[in-house]
Amino acid sequence: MRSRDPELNQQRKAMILKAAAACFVKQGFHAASMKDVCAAAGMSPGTVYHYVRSKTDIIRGIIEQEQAITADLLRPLVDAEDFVAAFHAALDAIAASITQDDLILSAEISAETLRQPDLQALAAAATSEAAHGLGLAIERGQACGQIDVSLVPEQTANTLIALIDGLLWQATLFGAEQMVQQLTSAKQAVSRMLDVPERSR
Amino acid sequence: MRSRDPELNQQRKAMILKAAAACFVKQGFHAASMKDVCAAAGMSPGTVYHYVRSKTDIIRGIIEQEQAITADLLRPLVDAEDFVAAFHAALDAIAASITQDDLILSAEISAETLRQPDLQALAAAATSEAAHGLGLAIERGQACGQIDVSLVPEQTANTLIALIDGLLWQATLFGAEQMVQQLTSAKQAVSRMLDVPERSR
DNA sequence: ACCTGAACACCGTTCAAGT
DNA sequence: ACCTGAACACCGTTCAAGT
Repeated sequence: MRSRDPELNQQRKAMILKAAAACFVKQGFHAASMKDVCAAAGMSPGTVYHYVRSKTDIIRGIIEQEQAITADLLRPLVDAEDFVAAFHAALDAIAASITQDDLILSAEISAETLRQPDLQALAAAATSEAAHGLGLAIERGQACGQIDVSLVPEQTANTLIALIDGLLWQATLFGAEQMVQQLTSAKQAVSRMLDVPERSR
Repeated sequence: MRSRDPELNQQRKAMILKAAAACFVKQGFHAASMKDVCAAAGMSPGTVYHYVRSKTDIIRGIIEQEQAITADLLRPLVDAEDFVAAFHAALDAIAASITQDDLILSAEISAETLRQPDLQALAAAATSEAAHGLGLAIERGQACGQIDVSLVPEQTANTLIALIDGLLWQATLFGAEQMVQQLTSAKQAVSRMLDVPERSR
């Protein structure tokens, strides 16, 4: 496991993750065999297992990659001047950047998350962190008089995250295109949820 | 497959579904082997395959059972006098009746749904139907002057369903207990989303 | 028809052997 | 260290054989 050539190690592992992600999208996590992953990565089983502990370890690597992307999407919200507008923009950014393959892969990962306690802890921690960040942003919005002060920041953040997760699941079921249409209603919902009564006119 | 004794057939199949559900909750759909399911059902592999076409066919049976339960939960909404109050009550009912095992099982099923096109069609149809029913209920609420008329009924219904699905996923991640706490915020969100401005004050 | 359990093709992972 | 591929234990499903 310890490598003498850390660069090669990292490079090979990235190749394996990429090949595996493609296989998982095409066939699903369990239907894709390690033989398939090995073939896609152009390595023998032994070589793959030299860089990766197990099939689950591959999922762990992909989760870590996805978390970085999610963090990037949420970052602008934390120090936005106008939280609601920034949140609308984030929804648009998600809808614009997400592909059907991404949706399938992350659903596949969510499912596997349930089975591996350490993966579940990883996912729960990521969600908690996101909720905490969003909560801070909501507090700021309240301080600015933009968000209704009767809302509990962290719980409201969780509600918003639940909404996003649910929309993504619907996009997975019905296809990524329908999300664009659904977004109008979702944005309206977010505005009405958060805005102070005077502003909501 | 054709049975000479339909009653026995149905009884045995129900036994298999129940035993399988328990195994899937304990170990996950893919980690639970048919050998495990056979042992839990007290039958030999050949016998199980006499009543069930495949491992996936078991999932199909469980989905059909779950859809009946969901329909029961939504029914009161369609002809409720006060939609928002009825929706709050439905959220409470879901939170009260759901167990950690239910959550795990339905997440397990959702994941498998992605892999089998016919299962996905089944799930999509069920969601569409629920959205349609909710949409009608929202239209009625609008006609009564209880729900803001600027909301598009069916899209709003989809948004509400997305919110519920997201909350259930969070409950799966963080445990069923946290949902009770989260519910306060979720209900508040629903009220603010739907209520006409005069009422929301 | 209903049931059994051995048998088949295939899976994730390991490990002796090479370089 | 890095890589190979045969080998191991196990999987979902089938099927000849019993009743």
